[in-house]
Order: sequence, then C-alpha cells, then structure tokens
Amino acid sequence: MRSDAQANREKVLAAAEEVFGETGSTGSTEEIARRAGVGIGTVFRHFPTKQLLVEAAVVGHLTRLTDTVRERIGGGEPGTAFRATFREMVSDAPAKLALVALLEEPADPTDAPDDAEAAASALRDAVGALLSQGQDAGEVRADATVDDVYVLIGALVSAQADRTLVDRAVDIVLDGLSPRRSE
Amino acid sequence: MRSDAQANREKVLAAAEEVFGETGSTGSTEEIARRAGVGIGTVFRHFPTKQLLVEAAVVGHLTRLTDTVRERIGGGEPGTAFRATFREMVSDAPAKLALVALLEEPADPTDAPDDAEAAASALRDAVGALLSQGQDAGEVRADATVDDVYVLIGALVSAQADRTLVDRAVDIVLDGLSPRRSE
DNA sequence: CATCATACGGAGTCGGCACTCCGGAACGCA
DNA sequence: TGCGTTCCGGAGTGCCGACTCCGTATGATG
Repeated sequence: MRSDAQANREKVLAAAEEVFGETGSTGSTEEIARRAGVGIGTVFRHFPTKQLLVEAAVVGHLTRLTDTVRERIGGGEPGTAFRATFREMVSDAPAKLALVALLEEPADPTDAPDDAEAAASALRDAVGALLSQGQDAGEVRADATVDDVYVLIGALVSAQADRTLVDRAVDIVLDGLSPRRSE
Repeated sequence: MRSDAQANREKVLAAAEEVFGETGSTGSTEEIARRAGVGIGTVFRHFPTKQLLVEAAVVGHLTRLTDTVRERIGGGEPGTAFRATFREMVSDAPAKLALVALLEEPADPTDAPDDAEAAASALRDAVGALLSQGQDAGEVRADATVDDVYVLIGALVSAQADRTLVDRAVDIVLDGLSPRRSE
C-alpha cells in the first residue's frame, strides 16, 4: 500500500470515529470526507460501503474498551470494578450507538467472518468475567446476566438527556443491580 | 368540514399511529397514505408537515396514557400503582419513541402554543403525582424525581431487545427505584 | 337536480445521500 | 529523472422521501 493511501485511510477512520461519535452512524459520508480533508471517492475506495466504514470505526472503539475492561479482571474490589466499567460503557455512547446501529441490521450469511462481531463478543466476554467476579464477591445481585447488563447499558446509552440526569439514572440502575435484601 | 374530509383525516391519523408505532417517526408519508387508503396529497392537506402529523399521532397516545395514569391516582396500593404505570409506559414505546423524536428537535419560538407539549406535560404531572404518592407510602425511594423516572423510562423504551429481556431490565430498574436499605 | 366550493389522487419537483467513474496527480522503483 | 502503477478528487448517477400542483370527483345546499 502506498504511503499516502495509508495516511488517508487513517485520516478517514479518525474522521469517521469523530462524526459517528456525534451523530451515531447517521453522519454523512461527505461530512467525513470533508473532515478528513479528502474527496468522497477516497473514502469509498478505502471503505466500499458505509456499513464497512461504520464497522471499522466501531471496531476501534470496542477494542480499546475491551482492553480497559480486561485490565480490571482479577484486580481487587470486584464490585467497584464492575460498577466503574458499567459507568464507562454508558459514557462511551459513541461506540455503543454505532454498535447498536450495526447489530440492528440482520446478519447477512454472505458476510465474511465479521470483525465487528468478533470485537463485540470479546467485549461481552470481558464484561461477563467482571460480572461473575462481582457476583462471586457478593457485590452484584446473583441473578443478573450479561444480557441484562447489556440491555441496561444499551438503554442508558440511548437515553438522550443531560449528562447529570443520565448519571442519576445510572446510580439508580446500579442500585437495582446490587444484591437483593434477601441475599 | 366536509364529511369525507373528516373521515379521511381520521383514517390518516389511525394509519399514522400504526406506522409510527412500528418505526418510530421514520415511517414514510407514502406508507401512511397507502395504509389509510388515500393519496399522498390528502395526507398533506390535513397535516401540512410531517412534523405536524407526528405530533398529532403522539398527542393521541399521550392523552390516552394520561387518562389511565390519572385513574390510578388516589387509589389504593400506591407502590403497585406506580410500578404498573412504569411498566406500561415502557411498553407504550410507540408513543414515547415518537415523542422523543418530537422533543429532540429544537423548540421553534415561532410555533403556535404546542398541543404536543401540553399533552406531554399533563402526562408528566400525572406521573409525578403517582410518584410522590408512592414515596409517601414508603414504597418508592424518596430521592427519585420525575426526571429520573422519565430518563429511565426513556432509556428502557429505546432499548432494542427482546420483550423478555426488556422486562427483566425493567424489574432490575424497579428494584433500583425501591426504598434504599437505610430508609 | 344543478351548481359550486371543498376534497381528492398521484404524477412531478426538490433536496439529500450513498455510491460510481475517470482524467489527472503522486508515489516509488530503476 | 523517467515511467508505470497506484491513488486521488469531485462531478455525476440513481434512489428515496418530503412536499406541491392541478385536473377531476364528490358532498352539500337550494
């Protein structure tokens, strides 16, 4: 790959993460091209489909997020670790929003083995590990599943409201995720 | 107003509630016209703007919802009443989705006094009454506000997941809304 | 039943966006 | 430095959805 091509690809990806972070996969390709300082043609040469561009942007976010989650596994304070991760994932709305948009569309069997899906399930596994760790320590309600956590995060992510309000909502939800009285 | 015009207006409104209920204000005007069995022109004569059509559809939903909420105020079982309402509002996703879309767009000062806003705040008041009632009875955590409740409902509404999963999430959130241990 | 204001239908316009195409740079190797 | 290959830019295409326009139909009224 020629060096200018490589550079452009990166500029486009950065612009895409930026734009999708603001508008959640609704952002137009033209806008991305403009911010990247390249022509539309260039965007489409590197990412032949908008879908692919979204995926590429999302994979970046997810991988980074997965890394930080993994670092917490096995550390002390399982409850705190779980809650911190939960909060972070809600704030990482950009990535999640895009991911949500991505997963919404019906899985096409003709797809090549999907990077985005791989990244998503890696994250899911890491979150799952953190969750069971919290449960083993008796700091997270025992009957909660990764699915539950995901639904709740997904919900909070797509709530459009002041940061402050969402933070309050997160606290309430985390209370709901704490061990039940009877336990 | 001519009788056929009246009839058509109602058919369009019904179709609009149906379509927006499925797609959340993304549904196309053509689709609505088709389901109503009228031409597009007719839709636009009654509702000159898509925005107005959305509002009209939403006002219907909201008013009905407000009525059922009001009926619960002052009845027995404040905690149950509150929780039932919470669950219903989450399931009434269609109305809320549309409302969300509606409220998202910047309030235009040139708007006439807005039906939709009036309907929305009536609902909010009713929910507020139910909430304080539950709190007075010690069945809902004391520090929760109507805003909190709205954010949580809004979040759960826009979670896209199986009915079953969302129901579990609602249970968890309602646990978070129950009185704190220390209370 | 005649008349006309009121409605209707749907082809057509306009704008926006994903995606294509190709003439003209820019790279990198000898 | 010369040259073939790889890239780039951005005007152009096709599609889709909101909205308009006007010839035609139909309810109301005397």
